[in-house]
Amino acid sequence: MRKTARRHQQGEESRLRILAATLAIAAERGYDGTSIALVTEATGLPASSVYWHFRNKDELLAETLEFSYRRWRETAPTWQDRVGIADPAEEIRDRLHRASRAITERPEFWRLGLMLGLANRPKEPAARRRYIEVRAETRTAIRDWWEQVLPAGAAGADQVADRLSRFHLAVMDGLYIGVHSGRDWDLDRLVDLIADGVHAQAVAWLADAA
Amino acid sequence: MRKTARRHQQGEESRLRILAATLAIAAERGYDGTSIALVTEATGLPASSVYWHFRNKDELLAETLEFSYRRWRETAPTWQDRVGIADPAEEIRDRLHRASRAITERPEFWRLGLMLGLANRPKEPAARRRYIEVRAETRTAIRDWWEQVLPAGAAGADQVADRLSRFHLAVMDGLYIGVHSGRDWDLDRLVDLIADGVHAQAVAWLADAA
DNA sequence: CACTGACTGGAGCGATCACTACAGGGACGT
DNA sequence: ACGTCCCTGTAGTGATCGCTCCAGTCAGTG
Repeated sequence: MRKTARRHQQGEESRLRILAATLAIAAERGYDGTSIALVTEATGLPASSVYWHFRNKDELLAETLEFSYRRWRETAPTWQDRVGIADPAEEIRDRLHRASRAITERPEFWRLGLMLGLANRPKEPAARRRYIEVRAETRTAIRDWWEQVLPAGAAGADQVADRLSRFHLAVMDGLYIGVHSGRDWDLDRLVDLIADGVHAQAVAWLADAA
Repeated sequence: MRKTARRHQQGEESRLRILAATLAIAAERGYDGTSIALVTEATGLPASSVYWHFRNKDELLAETLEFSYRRWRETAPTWQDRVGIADPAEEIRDRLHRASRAITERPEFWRLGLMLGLANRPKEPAARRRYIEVRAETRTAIRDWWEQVLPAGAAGADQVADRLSRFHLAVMDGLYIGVHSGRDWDLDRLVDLIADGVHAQAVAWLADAA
């Protein structure tokens, strides 16, 4: 395994190995807990290779975040295409079930994101900035989806959709931490409950806006 | 300000200064982001003083967590004494409102706790272990409270109370992250909604157990 | 077969990390 | 007056941090 199978011109593979290893480490230990030494140890590649592929640690972690985000999106629902469900309550339930599945099946992105988002040093790392961007991007997608789900032409629908998207994200945060802090969760029923709660909130806010 | 007002025999005050400074730093930057140098800079005390009061960094952060927990409990509801509210739904709402107030008024404990809980290195720091204990302690208190709120003698009430306490905690986690990632929150109404959701879940689980 | 350009290997840089040794300094009891 | 004990100040320790330098290796190109 040492230096036998490693041939030349396989930079792309090395790059991926580095990203995957960094993701595994950073999703466990956070930004500061991730050291280049740990990455080189996990990949077998020397530090110089890491720095050939990435400018510095900050960029490595920013790209690692993007990498995990891309992988997460493969599992997560794309908010663009709606399933043809007539009943809004049902559609919301479907969405949240898919989201909860993505969180449980590919937890690294959400986990890393939470840690990057929580830690707040004075000079902000690019990785955290990138996460905030990605999160905002996701929220926009969720908001657009909500605007489609809400009855067309309702008064103040855009503002309601905005609030709902925020709430929606917070629910997923709570869901992640809850699910990953104990087994006994009955996740599907919980998601049903939450979905109905979100739906109720949507109705209430819409009534408010009118 | 330098060495003028600092008299002798004021070890206890120094200790508190160190704890407060460490809390402020650690709640912003997490375990690894907190360095002794930052603490000495913030307090004006040398490193040797820090190490006179605390055995090492790990113990410093463990005690800082306890310190913040104690301060948090001053604001948070004590789960022991119930207000004399007859309607369970109303009582749950009251509880969650108090909890959300504690989270918004003294966010350091919850914030630090989330970071300690998320970061997961192989050799576990005492601070994280201490947090897990404190969290378990809180959950036990919440569970006991639920057992009082649930109709006495209901079948499987203890198991339902256990699940509800877990859910309850997850809600508070999501609430924290949600509240601290944006302004436009209409917190009180949100808490009402969530409380009703929790209540609905309690009823459903109780029906299940029967 | 020489050359190029993409990568690797190893050695080592200064800075910062957690932590320590030790010499005081000042409020006390005696 | 003197010693004791609590705490501070200075000046370090070795280890690890992120990062760099640069020679060496090997596939592809002409």
